[in-house]
Amino acid sequence: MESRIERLCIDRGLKMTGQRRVIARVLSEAEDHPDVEELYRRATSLDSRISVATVYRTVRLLEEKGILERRDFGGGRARYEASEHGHHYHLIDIDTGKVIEFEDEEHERLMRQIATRLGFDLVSHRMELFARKRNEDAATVSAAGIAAGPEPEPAAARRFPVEKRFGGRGR
Amino acid sequence: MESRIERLCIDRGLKMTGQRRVIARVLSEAEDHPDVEELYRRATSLDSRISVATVYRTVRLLEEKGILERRDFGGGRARYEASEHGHHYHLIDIDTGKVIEFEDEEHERLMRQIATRLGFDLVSHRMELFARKRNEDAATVSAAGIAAGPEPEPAAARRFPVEKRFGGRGR
DNA sequence: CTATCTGCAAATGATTTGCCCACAT
DNA sequence: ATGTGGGCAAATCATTTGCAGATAG
Repeated sequence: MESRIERLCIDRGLKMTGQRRVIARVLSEAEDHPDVEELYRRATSLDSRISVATVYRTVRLLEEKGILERRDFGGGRARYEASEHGHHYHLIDIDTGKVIEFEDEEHERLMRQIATRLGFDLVSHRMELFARKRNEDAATVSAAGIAAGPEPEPAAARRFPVEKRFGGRGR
Repeated sequence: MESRIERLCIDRGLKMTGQRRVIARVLSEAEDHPDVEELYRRATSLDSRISVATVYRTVRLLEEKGILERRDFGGGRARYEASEHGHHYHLIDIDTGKVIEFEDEEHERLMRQIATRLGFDLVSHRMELFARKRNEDAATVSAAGIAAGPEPEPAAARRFPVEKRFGGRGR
């Protein structure tokens, strides 16, 4: 009943309102990297008395509290994931928008070493790989975006192949 | 008289207008990673008959042509740099917004290897280090943002220490 | 009870675009 | 000449915020 993230919120002394509880639950159950729009969709499907503004406010609050981590996978909107999924990196399939996580022990050490060499203390770092599934069958050239497998990633994915380009802030 | 980037534009058959020539020159002479606002400032100081819209259009065009590369250093606006500065990475001083470039031969190979292991072909990748200058004297705790050294990076830098937070698209 | 939250709508800021005129080729 | 580029202002989009009412502790 009490989601993992709700627990974290309570521990940090956050006032738990109905909408926060729902959002916390949605975040706790998320296995992907939803953007605000998607979080809003999932949250309202559980309790319609939630507005996007609240999702934005909550997501920001949780990020400041270190419970959530904001990601930028190039789709134009921020994506979120619970902090305690451990340190890992992301590889984004540029044809489907699907995100794959992977670890690499060597990296953090290497980056820290580089920062040190430059006279700095590493505070945080970011690394994303944009790649395309290796030619498996043969027919996948322009058909890729159409028949891609399951789509764990929400809306944003659909805009990936086409590389949306208009209004608002781009890319 | 003919800037390095103007040359590239001509080679790719782009129609060279007065404003493009100026923007190309500004880009060719840039030693930092200016955002559109800064490019606009520099361009208009050479020829006032240029609008921001044109800078945006040009910068996007050059990016599509592979002449420019767009960067995101977390300031909320895109930063640009000529492609042919060779492959390198960036370390952003989170107190001053200053950007330091560094190389790391090992990285690309390592990333490509990871992508391959996951069944993908690496198309592009991104990596940024956010760090803080290692404690030199002692007095640098909250005074940092005030007395930072030279500021090769434009406007955006000033908003870094405070971690701007309002309106528009944030962070 | 009171500080904090929420919904709603309006505001923001970066970036794009429609329209019509100017210009490079 | 003619398709392409530019200025200006309006449009977009993700995100934030002011305000008045709701609510947790």
